[in-house]
Amino acid sequence: MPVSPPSAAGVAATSDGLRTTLHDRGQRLTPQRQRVLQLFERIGEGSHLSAEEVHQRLLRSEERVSLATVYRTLRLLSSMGLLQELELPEGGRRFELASDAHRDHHHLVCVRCGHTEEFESTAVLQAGALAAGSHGFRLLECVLNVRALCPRCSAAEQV
Amino acid sequence: MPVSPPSAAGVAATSDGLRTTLHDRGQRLTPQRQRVLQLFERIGEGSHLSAEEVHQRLLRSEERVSLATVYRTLRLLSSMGLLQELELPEGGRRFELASDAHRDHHHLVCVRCGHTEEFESTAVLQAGALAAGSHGFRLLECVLNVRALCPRCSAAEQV
DNA sequence: GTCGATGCAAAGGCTTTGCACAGCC
DNA sequence: GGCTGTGCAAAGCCTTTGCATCGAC
Repeated sequence: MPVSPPSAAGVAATSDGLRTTLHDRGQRLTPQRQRVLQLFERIGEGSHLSAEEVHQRLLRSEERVSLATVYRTLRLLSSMGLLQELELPEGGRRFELASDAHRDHHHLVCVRCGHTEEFESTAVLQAGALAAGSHGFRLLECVLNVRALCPRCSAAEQV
Repeated sequence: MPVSPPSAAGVAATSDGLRTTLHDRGQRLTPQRQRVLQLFERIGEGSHLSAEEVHQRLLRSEERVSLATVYRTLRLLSSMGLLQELELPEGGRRFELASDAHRDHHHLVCVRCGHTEEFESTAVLQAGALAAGSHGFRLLECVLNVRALCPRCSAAEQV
């Protein structure tokens, strides 16, 4: 079974929970860290942002955070399990809100235009758990990336 | 060293096949391109190399290819379907020999030490095909990444 | 001989880091 | 008040690109 960081997301997402979680690590709750996390909460679970996009969006909402701090914060929140990094090489490193519902999500990516659909599949999770178990690994996360052509690009490819 | 199976990769992997495939695209067979592809054939299917590693290995075997050309060649061979890029964010971009046996392979990665096991699962492939079909996508490839802790690192984490 | 490919070095993204200052606890 | 975090700018990867030359066909 997956090692459930005991609903780290749900707990720490509140300012108090985040503060506590940080203090346990000898770290501090700063406005910048709150802004980054709140941005991800605001846009919802399915959205994938790059560091640059986080920076831009915070600028637009007049919550300036330097790009360096955005990078530092993304790394921090990921290491705390509040955010998770996507595994799509197309388009660079991206982050999304980690939640139990999205811990084991799957992506259907168009390799031509980059359009992404998300889906879930218990069959995949079972297969992942099985593989981990049979090698003695402790499962953390299970991500299926289906590389494909979306309907529009599929039509355009017909040569 | 393993003999290539009769597949798309297997055909083009021979010098003649590669030459023909290149000529169809108005491109040329050069010693550099042969060296890169032969390196991947030499090390076998399961091995993942970064551009820098390809460059270093070719240097060691006295088959000098400039790093820029290594990058260009990796991109070319990938676009031809002879190599494929891995999707593991840990450790940067890596390439491996593409073959039918490995087209839809899955990785079990230890997030702590980087140790990787490969496995296959028809259940995963079916789930991927199902997801692609239900969204009208044309499936290209299906890669499951299971992030986990290997037995050794799992034990070490208990501390 | 042509035109694509190579090597080199320089430029380009993206990400991290050193340092002085700010501000959380 | 001490010590962590921030902002800025500089430095560091990794990768791509411009250009003169080379060489496959």
